[in-house]
Amino acid sequence: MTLHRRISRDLEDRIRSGELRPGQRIPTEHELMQTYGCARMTVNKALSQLAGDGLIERRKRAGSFVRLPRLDTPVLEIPDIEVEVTARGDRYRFELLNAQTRNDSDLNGPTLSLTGIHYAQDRALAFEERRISLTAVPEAATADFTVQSPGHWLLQAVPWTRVEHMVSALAAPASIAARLGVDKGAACLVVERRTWKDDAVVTVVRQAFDGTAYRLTASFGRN
Amino acid sequence: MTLHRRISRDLEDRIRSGELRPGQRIPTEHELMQTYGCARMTVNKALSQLAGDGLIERRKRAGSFVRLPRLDTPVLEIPDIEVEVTARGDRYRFELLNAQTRNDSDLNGPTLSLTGIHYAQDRALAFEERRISLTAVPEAATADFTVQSPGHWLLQAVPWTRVEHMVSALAAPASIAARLGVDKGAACLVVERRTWKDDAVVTVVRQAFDGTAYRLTASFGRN
DNA sequence: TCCCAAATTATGTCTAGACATAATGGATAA
DNA sequence: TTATCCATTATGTCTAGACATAATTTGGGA
Repeated sequence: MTLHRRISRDLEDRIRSGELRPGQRIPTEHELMQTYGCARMTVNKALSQLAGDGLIERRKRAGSFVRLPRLDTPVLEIPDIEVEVTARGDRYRFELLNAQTRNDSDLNGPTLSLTGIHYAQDRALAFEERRISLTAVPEAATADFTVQSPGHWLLQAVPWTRVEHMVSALAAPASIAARLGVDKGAACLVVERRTWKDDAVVTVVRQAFDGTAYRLTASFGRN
Repeated sequence: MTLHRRISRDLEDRIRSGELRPGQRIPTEHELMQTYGCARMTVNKALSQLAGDGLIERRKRAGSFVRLPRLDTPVLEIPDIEVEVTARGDRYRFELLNAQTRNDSDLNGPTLSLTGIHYAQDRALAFEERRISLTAVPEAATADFTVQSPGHWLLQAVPWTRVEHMVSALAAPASIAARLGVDKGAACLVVERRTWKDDAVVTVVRQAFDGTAYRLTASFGRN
């Protein structure tokens, strides 16, 4: 591994682990070149890399700062329903229907299995089935998901490294229609998402949205 | 504008304009440092930037080459239905239902308005309504969309710089249901996409997919 | 003729400087 | 007290070298 790569990896790890928190200042180029005993250009390359990836923000005279969890990047990266609902000024609530731990071959190991409903202004927005690997996130066993939604909690608690989405449309079966308070056969937008940290699956979630009330957006390219 | 930025912009323009074609070799660092009269590190920074953005590929001893249109990046960038269908070994066909030119305030200027159906193995997969700005893409007026789908043609013909997606679910109204050969009220996955080249909208498209036959995928993060 | 070794070439990384730029914060003047 | 100027500081860009690395080409020997 090259030196500038090692520097940026070290910093990325410290950011993802939470040691360096959003908004916090990271060491200056001069401090880092002393820490690693290298030239400034090498440190500069590492920091430019992190800035390009959106992990840090660089401000002249002020220093380099850990960026807030990217909200301006493609929404499809990880939609946080709680944040989205409250951002548009609506009242948010998550209702936990069921929680149990069991073994899951898919996440190979003990798994917390949850179902629940996301409400916006007391109207059901999405029905969620989620599995969380207790191997990858042991803290999940003691978290209280009646207070905050599992998705919101996970985003704050776990530094993920990879996400995979599948988006499809589904005619609501009776079980989901009842949960969402829509007619049986109504169009639902279904998002299935797997989230990894390094090589371990952290969580697998399937969310069915009321098709008339929700849509995903994503944009790519500069500007 | 800084020098390394200017170098990478110049090269990006030559790639997007088609002067430098995929697979073709671009000037070496030494040639570029002579062209721009600067140090190698400056050229190197520009080329590293382009490589990071996936526009070129760098091979030791061989040189730097224009990359093929990104197929390994998030699928959601721009799904080319024709490529997707043929990639899984199915027979693809596009049926042009209607084509007319008119003025469109949304794309401010003369616009080619198209509707058509994408078939996979002679089964309707998607109903498409598309508008193409003839200001941005005058060649579209003479293209033959009974031979290839407009989406496929545009991807090859126009160097886009920005895309915006909206994905939603819809219960098929009679007009769409008939086109797709599904029941009225069946769940459809609707993708609306706006594509820009610089500040000009190139095309706006709305595609309704048979929800049982299609889904979008996207992945983010390393590896 | 075929295979291996050496020379060549282009990129990859790094250094130790330089000057530029922007923002901050304190000192000075109105 | 308030406004303005200036020094400080951290990043931004650039240079002219250096050695490393990987892959191709070439030349020679079996």
